[in-house]
Parts: sequence; C-alpha cells; structure tokens
Amino acid sequence: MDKTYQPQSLEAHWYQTWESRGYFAPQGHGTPYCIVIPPPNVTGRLHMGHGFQHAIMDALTRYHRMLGCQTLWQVGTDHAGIATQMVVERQLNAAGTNRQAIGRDQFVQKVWEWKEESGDIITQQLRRMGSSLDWSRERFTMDAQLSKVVEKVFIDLYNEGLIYRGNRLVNWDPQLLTAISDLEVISEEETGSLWHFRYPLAAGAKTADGKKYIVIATTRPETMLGDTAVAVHPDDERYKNLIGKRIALPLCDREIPIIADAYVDREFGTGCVKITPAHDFNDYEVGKRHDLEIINILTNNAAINENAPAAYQGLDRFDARKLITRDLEALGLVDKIVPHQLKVPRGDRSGVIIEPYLTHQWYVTVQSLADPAIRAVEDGSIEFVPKNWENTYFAWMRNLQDWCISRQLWWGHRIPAWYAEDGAVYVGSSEAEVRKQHKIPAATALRQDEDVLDTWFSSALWTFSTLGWPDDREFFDKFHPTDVLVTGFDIIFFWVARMIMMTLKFTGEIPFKKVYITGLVRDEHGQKMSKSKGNILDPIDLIDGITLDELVRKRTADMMQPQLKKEIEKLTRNSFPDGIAAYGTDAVRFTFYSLAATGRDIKFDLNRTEGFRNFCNKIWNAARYVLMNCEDKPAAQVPDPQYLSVADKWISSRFEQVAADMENAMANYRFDLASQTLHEFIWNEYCDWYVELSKPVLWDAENNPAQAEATRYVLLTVLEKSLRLLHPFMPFITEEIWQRVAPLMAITGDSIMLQPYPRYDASKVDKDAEQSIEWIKSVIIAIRNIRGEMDISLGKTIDVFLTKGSPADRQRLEAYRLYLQKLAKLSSITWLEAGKKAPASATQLHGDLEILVPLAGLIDVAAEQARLQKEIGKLEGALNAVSSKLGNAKFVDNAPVEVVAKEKEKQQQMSGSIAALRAKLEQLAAI
RNA sequence: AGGCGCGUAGCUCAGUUGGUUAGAGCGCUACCUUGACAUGGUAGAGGUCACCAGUUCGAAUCUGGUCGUGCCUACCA
Repeated sequence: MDKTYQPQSLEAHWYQTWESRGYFAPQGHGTPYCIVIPPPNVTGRLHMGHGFQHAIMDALTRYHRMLGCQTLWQVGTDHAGIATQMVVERQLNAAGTNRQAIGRDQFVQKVWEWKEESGDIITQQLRRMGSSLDWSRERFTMDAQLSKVVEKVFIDLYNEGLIYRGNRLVNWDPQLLTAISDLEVISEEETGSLWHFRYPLAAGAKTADGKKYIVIATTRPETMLGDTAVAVHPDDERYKNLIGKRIALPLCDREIPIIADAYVDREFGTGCVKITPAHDFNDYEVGKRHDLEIINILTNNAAINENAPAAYQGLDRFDARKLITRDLEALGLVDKIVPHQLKVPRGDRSGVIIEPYLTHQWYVTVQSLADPAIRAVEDGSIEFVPKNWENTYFAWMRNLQDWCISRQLWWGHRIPAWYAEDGAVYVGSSEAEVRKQHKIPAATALRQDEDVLDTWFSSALWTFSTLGWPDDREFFDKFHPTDVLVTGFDIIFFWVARMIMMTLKFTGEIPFKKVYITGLVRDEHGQKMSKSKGNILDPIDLIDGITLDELVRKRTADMMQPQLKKEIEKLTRNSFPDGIAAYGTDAVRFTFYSLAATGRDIKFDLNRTEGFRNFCNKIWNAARYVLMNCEDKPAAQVPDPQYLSVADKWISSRFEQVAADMENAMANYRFDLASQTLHEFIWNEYCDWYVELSKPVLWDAENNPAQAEATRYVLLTVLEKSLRLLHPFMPFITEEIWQRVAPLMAITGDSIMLQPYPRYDASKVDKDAEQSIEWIKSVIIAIRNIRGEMDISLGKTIDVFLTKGSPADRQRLEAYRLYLQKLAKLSSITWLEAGKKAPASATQLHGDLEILVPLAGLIDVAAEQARLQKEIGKLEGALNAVSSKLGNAKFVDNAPVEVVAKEKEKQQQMSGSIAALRAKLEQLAAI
C-alpha cells in the first residue's frame, strides 16, 4: 500500500467495476426503497448543489441497499427547454445563422445533436461522485414513453376542462420571445427613476386648485403610449370633481377618461395613476373592471409597434422612453424626475427586463389539483424534513395562480392541439386521431399549435413516468410511491408542489413519502454561487484539483457580462492563490455530509474538505497498520474470549454504540451527525487509542501469542465493520481497503456495497471495559499533561507513582501496567502505600487517585506551583457555582433528587481535589 | 408589507424533551520525525452562548421585546 491515500488511482476502477457488474440495479427480495433523481439538465454540468444533493441521495441509497432493501435510485435527465434552446441558438449565432433561418425541423435536429454530444457530460459527472444510480433504467423527459405520458396527461386534463387556452397578460421575455411563468421571473430592487408627467385636462376642465393638468407618476414612461385611462381614488377630495372628465393624452392623438378605482393608493406619488391595461398586471385588472380599451404598443421583442404614433414606431422600448421623455420635456409636461427604488422583473434565464404582454397561452387550472395536494401534507402522508418547510408549501398552495404551461420555444413537448381555419381547437394525440374523433374531412386544413410545454410540466410527472406508468407497471407497482425526494427549497414551488398535484391526480398515489429539503450551497463568504458573481465551484474540480489559471479561465468563459471578467479574476486569485488541490471524491462527499445540518445556508469551506482528505489518509494508514500486522497470517478466527484484552472489549463495545448512533442519525436525515460520529470514532477512538493500545500486545506477540491473535482479530473486525459503517458516505476508499481486509477474515463477498450494514448488537456492549479504558486514558492523559506542561520530551522515559486511590485503582494499575508504561513512556510506575511519604512531585488527580511525577531534576518547582495554582483556580470557580446552588434552599427543595445528589457529589469531589492540590502546593513550598 | 430562518471560540458549525466545568473541525501557540500516518503525534490557549426583560430552584436551550443579518412571498404606479 502507498504511504498516503491516492484517490485518483482507484475511483474510476471501482465505479466501473460496480456499474459493469450491475450492482446498482435493485436486487434481492427486501422491502423496496426508491429515490428518483431530480432530473438535471441533460446538457448541463454538475454544480455544488447537485454535488451536495447527490451525495445525500447516494448515502441513503447505499445505506438502504446494505440494509437489505431492494433499492432503486432512478436516474434520468430533463430537456431543460429554455436553457438548452438558448445554448444551441448561441451556437447558431456564432456560426452566423439563427433558428428562424434554418427552420424548426432542422433546429430541433440540431438540439438533438447537441444533446447527444454533450448529454453524457452530466452523467459522467454523476458517476465521478460515486452515485450508485441504476443506469440501466436511465430516462430522459423527451423519451418516447415519457412523451407519451406527457401527451396523455395534457389530453386528459383538457378533456376534464382543467387545461384551457386563454388570452391574457403573461410574463414575456422579449429576448427569448416566450412566455415564462411567474416563478421564472426574478424581481430585484434596482435604482431607477420616477417620472412625473403633466397630463392636460381636456375640454377646459380644471383641478380643485385650478390647474389645467394633473400629474401622474410612472416608472415606465414608454407605456404612456398605451394609456387608456387615468385613475384616482374614489374618495380622494383632490380629484373627486374630475372623475368622468377626460384627459388629452400627450404625444397621442387621443382622449382618455379619468376613472375612480379603489386600487389607487392616495398616499403614493400624486394619487393619480395612468392605466395601461396591455402592459401592467394591475392595470389589466382595472381595465377589465372599467371596460377600458386595451392597446398593445409593443412588438414581441419589445419595440414600439404600429399602434403607437408614427414617431415612435420601431424604436426599442428604452430608446422610446428617452425620446418620449424628451418630447414631453419640450412640451413642458415634465413635472419632475426623481430617483426611485423599484423592483425590476427580469427573466431568470435571459436576465432581460420582462414585459407584461398580451398573448394566447395554455393554462392549467390548479385549484382542484391543489386541494388533495394540500391534504396529503396536512394529514402527514407526505412529510417535509425539516418540518417547517411545510409552511412554505402551504402558503404557496393556498394562493395559487393558474399555471401557464405553454412556451414559445421549439425544443420541448409540442402541444397536442390543432386549429382549424375557423379558429376551432381540437386536442388529441395526433392530427389523424383528431380528424377521426371529430370527423374532420381531409379538405379542412388543420394546423398544430406551434408552442411547446413548460419543462416543469413533464418534470411534474417524473416519479411515475420514469417507473413505467401507465402501461409497464412492474416497477411502478413495486417502487411507487417513492420513499424520499431530496431537493433544494428553491424548487418547492416549481417542482415539488406540482409533482404532488399531478401524481395524486393521475396515479391516485403520493409521489414520495418524505421531502428532504437541503440548504443552498454558498461560497465561503456566504454568497450564492452564480456565474455572474464568478464564484462557482465545480465539484469535479475539488475531486481532481485545478490550477489557478484554469479556474480563472473556467469562471470567466462564456460570460453574459464580459466587463465582470477582471473582478472575477481578482476574486478568484484572492480566494485560491494556489488553485485547488485534488481532494478525491470521498473527501468532497464527506464535506457535504458534515455541512448537511438543518440550516438553509451551507457555506462551503474548502478547509473542511482538506480536513476530510486528511481523514481519508488517516483511515488509509490505520488500515496499513492493521494489514501489516495481519497479512501473511492465517485467516482470523473468532478468539477465545479469555484472550480478549480490555482494549479489545472496549473498542468492540464502543463500536456498537456508534452503530446505534448511526441508525439514529440516518433515521433523522442528520448527515452532519452521522459524519461527525464516524469521524470521531475512527480517528479519536480507533486510531488514537485502540491502535495504540494494540501495539504493546502485538509487539509482545512472542510471549503471548493467543492475546496477540485475539487483538489482530479485533483490529480486523472493527476495521472491517467500520468500513461498512462508513461505506455509504465514502464509497471508494472503503471498497479499496475492504477488498484487502475481507480475505484476511475469510469474507467471500464481491463488494463492500453488497455487504450488510452493521446494526447495533447489545451483546457486545461491555460497560466494565469502557470504564476501565476511561481509567487508563485518564491516567495516561494526566501524565502526558504533566509532560506537556513541564516540557518533558517524549523521548525521555520517566518514573511515576500512584497513591491515595481506591483498591480498584490499585487493581487496575496491576492489570493495565503495560498500557500505562508504553503509552505514557514510563520507565516505572509504582503504587505508593497510603502512609508512605511521596517524593516531591508534579501532581495530577483522577478522583481521589493522585498521579505523581517526581521532580527529580526534570521539573521546575515554580512551574509546577503555577500549574497547581491554575488548576486550583479553575476548580474553585466551579466549586463556587456548585456550592451556591446547593446553598439555595429552593434548589434543594425543588430540583429532582438525582440532580441535587449529582451536585453534592460534584461539590465533594471538587473540594477534595482542591484540598489535595493545596497540600501539594504546601509540600512544594517546603522544599 | 407579510412569512421564514439565523446570530455559540479567529473561521465553518454541533449542542435532540431546560440541570455538562458549553463541544467538534480548521486556524493559532509550544514541543516532537517514536517501528500506520508530518495529509502526523502530544499538550495548550481561546467563548459574559448578539442584547434586554421575563418564566423557573436552575436558561445557550422556553416566552416577549430590541438590534444585526439572510432568504422567500406579495407589491406602490
């Protein structure tokens, strides 16, 4: 074995072995356990969120597989409509063409080509993470079978009247030229202006204070071209007299009415609101209430259209804004322009400002779907972990808007609807089907809807469409409902809620029993990771390492805003002056587990990854030690219990407690506690103590072969069981070591991943052994403490005396003398009878037991006095607290007896210690 | 404006129904290349648990408030 752990050399090998042998597919006859992967974008790349969530899903999957469940982690990808189409369009643009030029069929063909070309990047990355996904069942949202389900669901919902086509305002992305759902609009506060314009009153009307105009305020001046009213509050005394009068809309040859509507906030601005029903959601509602004209003044790419005055036609919306402001200025109609903070809606993909835009779109009526979905969570059929996310779910579900499912894209599931010349709509699985069903003669032309469905529409069907519903029900019947969905809170609305609604509607089953909501992975400063911030990390780069230059190049490639490059480069060079080291998959995964606490932010700290890389190395070397001592010997046999040392019994006992803790942590999705438990046990108990305690036994093998044999057996078994305990979290290193350890124990299995997970076994618990080892550790630590504080090098062996302890202490000294001598580097350790005079010494206490290291030229008296003083000070502080507690009659009367007893014992213990230490001080002073 | 979360060691975080001398990892200090491991070992320093008030015999933990901070939802043109 190498002296240090080298993950690179073995990860690919083991993954390939597992996959090619079919270990990831469900097997056996245990209870089915299923997780479906939240489908990543087929042409996307792994980010830290994926890394985190997949680490968790894999731990759950491997854990249940080892528990003997028939385990399926269903894999697949989604087609990511907008994102993928954008990428291919950019490629076309770079090649000097565009999708319109090549036409729909050829464009879709190009996307498929791109999918084939790049689609395995993400799946290869999933493999690098060690994910035990069943690749034989890989699915894609645009597969024929899944598409069929999408079509069926659409048609069924339509036939039930739950899908309809409506002409309404939608969020329009003028760059991508498609509607997007309100969830895909990100509104952020930006600094803009509030323009105050004077709108002249028509027909000589005047305001209450005699002005010939009223002042309206707007954040989007260009929309004034589409104004069809000005609204005031019905009870606003300032304008009451103007209600019903008219305004001569400037720049437009048009008069518009002044209307009263309670929607107006009298406090804001001037209390007069321009109403543009075609370009504002609130105004649209006002317009409906007052039966106002709706004038659309924008083209689909947000230029001014032919409904506006000729002077502005063809101008981009922001050029029009400038020109309109200038023209109004020239007319003396600009009252003022003030800086204004406003929420600007931007498309989450394109980043451009979204326009409310009047179009025909398809909608799902969600209310009737929502009710059962709410109930499923209310009655506990579906549980969120942590539970408080249920509130978020309820809040959204109880205030649902109809879901706009059509997208003006070419990449996706085409809407199965056909239009006749007369505008009639027919929905069906194909044109032929539609003709047949509605008896439409061939002479009547039918045209299929140009649009495709929102990607989330197909994702909402994911748990049952991937499992073969409705026709091929073997897997569906076995694995649905799935056990747990692991995902981030940012898509509770997008995906989780819609999945619950659709799955209940169509299968009558919930899609999953639990929803484990993970935090969001942030950078080391708590910033959200994003391309534009330039702080993204690729989990693969943590696994393989990356040079600084390469990292900078990656972070600044394909920027939407190239001007940020310099800043990002600086930040990156600052954060990673030496690039990133190769930590290996196991260390990266373990970092994720350690951070998977209940909070909603996960600040990713590479220092922790480094710590876990070291942990891997620690495990590696512990295994090296065990193997060096056990190889070339006959396979370990269960030893006769009489040869087991106290250390052997202790570590076996401790292991059982750890197994119990693991079960508890996994049941509660506390991967942080699980990782901590494993780290603590393996490093601080097995390596630091058990391995050290085994050395005196193994080094003395010639004199006590049976004991040495027993210790080898325990070294091996606890290592082997610990590897199994650890395997769901660190699959690679555990497999590599296990393959070497298993033969020494005559274990015949092919892979650790198919071995049983260790369960708590009460018969191995040995409290006496645990207490004895605690005693041994305490005495050794006491001596080491004196060494450390007194600067006595470990190279120097010393003499130690024990005195004033109980008969049990004395027995232990005799029984465990060897351990004490070796681990504390003692030349002798002697029990001093109570009456006998001790030499001047440095002293440590363990209960009543005094541990004495004679000064004998080693120790400076003053230093020991200072050390004792410090110790006494500490104890006195603690004693004061305890004594005042016990002096309080209310405490003694009210607290449970066992608490009071405990405090009394502490008090006695501490005052005893203080007295003993004082005596030592006096003794030293007398020298 | 509502809702949710967070504030514990220099940093990243645990602390399960109120009772520990408040913990871990990293970092820091000192010493140590000893036969698994310097990606290591041993010892140590470091916290008024944001603040205030309350409940209680007892609060990091429960209640109310304040301050700071982050996110989500809805929005004022």
